This record gives sequence, structure tokens and C-alpha cells, in this order.
Amino acid sequence: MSASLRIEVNCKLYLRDPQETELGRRMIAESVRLIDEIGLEHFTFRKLAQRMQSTEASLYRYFENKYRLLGYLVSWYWAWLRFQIRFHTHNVPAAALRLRLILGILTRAHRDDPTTTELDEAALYRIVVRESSKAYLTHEVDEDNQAGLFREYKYLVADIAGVVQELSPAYAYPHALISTVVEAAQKQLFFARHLPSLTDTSADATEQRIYRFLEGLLFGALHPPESA
Amino acid sequence: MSASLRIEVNCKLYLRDPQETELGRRMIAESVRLIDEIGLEHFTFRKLAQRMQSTEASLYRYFENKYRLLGYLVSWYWAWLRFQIRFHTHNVPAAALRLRLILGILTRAHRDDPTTTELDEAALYRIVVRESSKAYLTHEVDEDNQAGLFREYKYLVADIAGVVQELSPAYAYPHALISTVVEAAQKQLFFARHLPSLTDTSADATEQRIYRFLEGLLFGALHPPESA
DNA sequence: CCTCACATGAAAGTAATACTATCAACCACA
DNA sequence: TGTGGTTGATAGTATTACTTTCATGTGAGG
Repeated sequence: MSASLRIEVNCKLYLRDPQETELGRRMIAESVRLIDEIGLEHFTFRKLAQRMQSTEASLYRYFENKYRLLGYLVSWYWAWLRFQIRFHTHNVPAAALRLRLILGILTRAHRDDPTTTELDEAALYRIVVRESSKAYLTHEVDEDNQAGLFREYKYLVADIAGVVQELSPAYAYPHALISTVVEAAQKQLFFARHLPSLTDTSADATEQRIYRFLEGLLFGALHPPESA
Repeated sequence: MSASLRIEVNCKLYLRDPQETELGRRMIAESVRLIDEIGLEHFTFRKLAQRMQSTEASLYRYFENKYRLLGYLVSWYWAWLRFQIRFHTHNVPAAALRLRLILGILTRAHRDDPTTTELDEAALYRIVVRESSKAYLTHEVDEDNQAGLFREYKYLVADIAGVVQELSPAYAYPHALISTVVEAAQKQLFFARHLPSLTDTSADATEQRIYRFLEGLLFGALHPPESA
């Protein structure tokens, strides 16, 4: 231990880079666990400080507020996912196969990957599923976007959309398709766990079922029957 | 004026039915405008009371907190949408055409319908787009679901999934498909407005483009090319 | 060995939020 | 002429979301 790969996110998300200090790294690791446990609305810097045996003031030196911290965690996740995708598909020439591999990574993403860091990735993925959209579904979305706070997500979508374009250059909505599929991968997992009537049961395990559902969605959209 | 159709939602969403009093109805109408203007996180009952020339205490007599109020607004919207769908498709025999009509309603839903109430529907739809998922993406999701707070949404999805099953009885994921399409209709509109690199531009107007994208998605999934 | 920057801890303070409680005024209706 | 129920007015509490100030420790450079 350990090469723990360095993931970089937009520096405007933080006041001080949490990766550079012990306190910062503890802050990230503990916040993942705490947000997972109590949810973003109940999460406060005071509670985090208590659990970490630190102080509110110290934590505010790293992040402006809990929404920026969330943005950091989520961006880190998207950057990590993008790395995973590149790593596992870089030597796969066929676009269709690459797309299937990506889909597999997207739907298996909540599994703990032992190759990485001291982070609780299963908890982080639950945070991504439950909280990530709150990072951009705000009144300040345009300012935050201007500041580039969502670029990691955009890069991810752009990368995968590129594969779609390679596979089906004539398809008109590659970005919409991929953003829909990425969001659906999370939402369907959430629904399966908490609102099962919004998904469908089957013999397959949840993960497998979501994979098959998204596979049909993705490739069905790319190879239409005979759209009038 | 006016027949203003009566939409009922789960009574556990409120403490006192806001439809039954003048103050309650004003609360709904004004909250829609205020949440639209400042966003849910900045919205407080104090601010709403000030704008309405009422008091915090009075408003707390109707709703436990702002999340329940949000749940009410959103549920009201889903119930209203379901009514719209029934109204416009009740005498259409062909399932495929019915599905297309539903898709049209889903993607045109932000347009003001003059037949209804004193509500600012365009503002309500913006709230649905930006805030609705915050009603269920919480730590309390299971309790709230137990209490039936999301049933309007489930009914809507179940209704539309029923049409899908009629059209393609063999398709394995009708609920997942419809929940994905309904969520995507909102998300893609939000992206088009605020994060355009997550969608695709085209000659079509936004609304039209989202319709075509979702049409391809929906019917592509139902008529797969040759799924192995 | 000194000191100087810098990170953290400790403590306190402020404004706003998220409620709850009490009581008086009013209005509807019996 | 009561009487129950709705609202308004006022006040109060606990928590949240920060900011400020100052003391302390630590490590890097001279």
C-alpha cells in the first residue's frame, strides 16, 4: 500500500485540497461514511467534526459548505469511474463490445474495488445514487456550471457518447442517450432497493437485471426497428 | 369559473387539507411561485408567510415541513398528469398511438393548460423538474414509502407501464422503462436549459427533440433488433 | 538553536432556520 | 348568546451555518 491513484477534480470545489493533508483525507473518508449513514439533509459539519474529533472551523477551511463537499465527492467518483472505464476498455477495438463493458462497469460500480484507496466505495456509490443529483438540481446551477463544477460528469458523458458515435455515427442523440443511461443506472438501483414498484422483478439478480434493461435500452435506441 | 377539477393526493402528506380553505389554497399557489423563484433549499415557511401576509405558525398547521409541502405539490402534479393522460387517450384503441400521445403529454407538460385552476403550471412544472426527486431521495425514503407518500407517482408509472404491456406483452421491463422515460423527460429538459453538453442540439425545438429522443428510446427498447 | 509560516484547536459569537407554545380575536353556526 | 374552530401575533427554543479571534504546536529554513 499503495499506489492509490491520484484523482483530480476541479479546484473550485474546495478551498484547500483535502488530498494534501491528513486531516483533509480523514475528512473525505469520514464524510462518506456519515453522509451515507444519515443522509445529506441531516449531515452537518458540526456532526462530522465531532465524529472526527476535529472542529467545525477546521472543516470550513477545506470546503465552503456541505454542498461543495458533496460536489467534490461526486466529481471524484465520476473521475474515478472514467478512469476505470479507460483502464478496462483501452485495448478493446470493437465499439459495441466497449459499450457493453462500460455498461457493465456502470452497473457494477457499487461493488468494492480492492485496488483503490482507503475509501469506502460502496458507501460512496450509495451517496452518488441518493445525493448526486442534488449537486446540480439547485437554484445556482448556472453559476456553478460556469465555474466548471460539473465538468467531471460532462467528461464522462462525453467519453461514452464518443463510443456511441463511433458505433452509430448517424444516431442523433448520443449525449442525451448516455446521460439518460448513466442516470438510469443509479435510479433503477435506488428504485430496486426502495421503491420496487417502479422497476420490474425477474429471476436475475438486481445488478444483472439493470444491466440487461439498460443494454436493451441502449442498443435498441441505436438500432431502431423502422422509425417512420 | 370554474369547474377546476379536484385532484386528491394521499392525506398523509398534509396536516390539514389545503384545498379546503382560502388560506390553504393561497399557500399552495404562493409556494409554487416562491419555490420556483428561489429554489427549495432557500425556501422557508417564514419567507412564504411574509409573502402571503400570514404567519409561520399558520402555515405549519397545514404541512409538517417544506418537504411534505414539496411532496404534496409533486403528487398533485403526477395526479394531474395522470388525469390529463386518461382524458386525452381514453378513446384511443391502438396501444402504440396511445403511447405516443402519452409521450407528447409528458414532454409538453410544462406548457400552461388554460383549462385548469389558478395555479401557475409552468412554475409547477419547473419545480417538478428541479425538485421532485428530492421528495424521495432521502434517508427516510422507506418510511415515507410505507406511508404511501409516493403512490401518485407509482400510479402514473403503473398506468403507462400497462400500455407498454398491452403493446409488447413479452417485454420484461415495462416499469423500469417507463420510470426511466418519465425521469428522462424532466432531466433532459433541465439539461437543455442548464447543462446543454449533456444533451444534443438539433434543428428541432427542445421540446420536439426530447420527444423524438424518447420516442426512439421507448420504441427501440420494445422492438429490439435481434437481441442475442 | 531560533523563528517564521502555517495548520489546527478552542472558544465564542451571529444570523437564520425549523420549529412549538400560548393567547387573543374573530367568524360561523346553533 | 355561547361555542368551536381558524387565524394572527408574539415569543421562545434548539439547531444550523457559518465567521472571527487567538493560542498552540510543528516543521522547514537560516
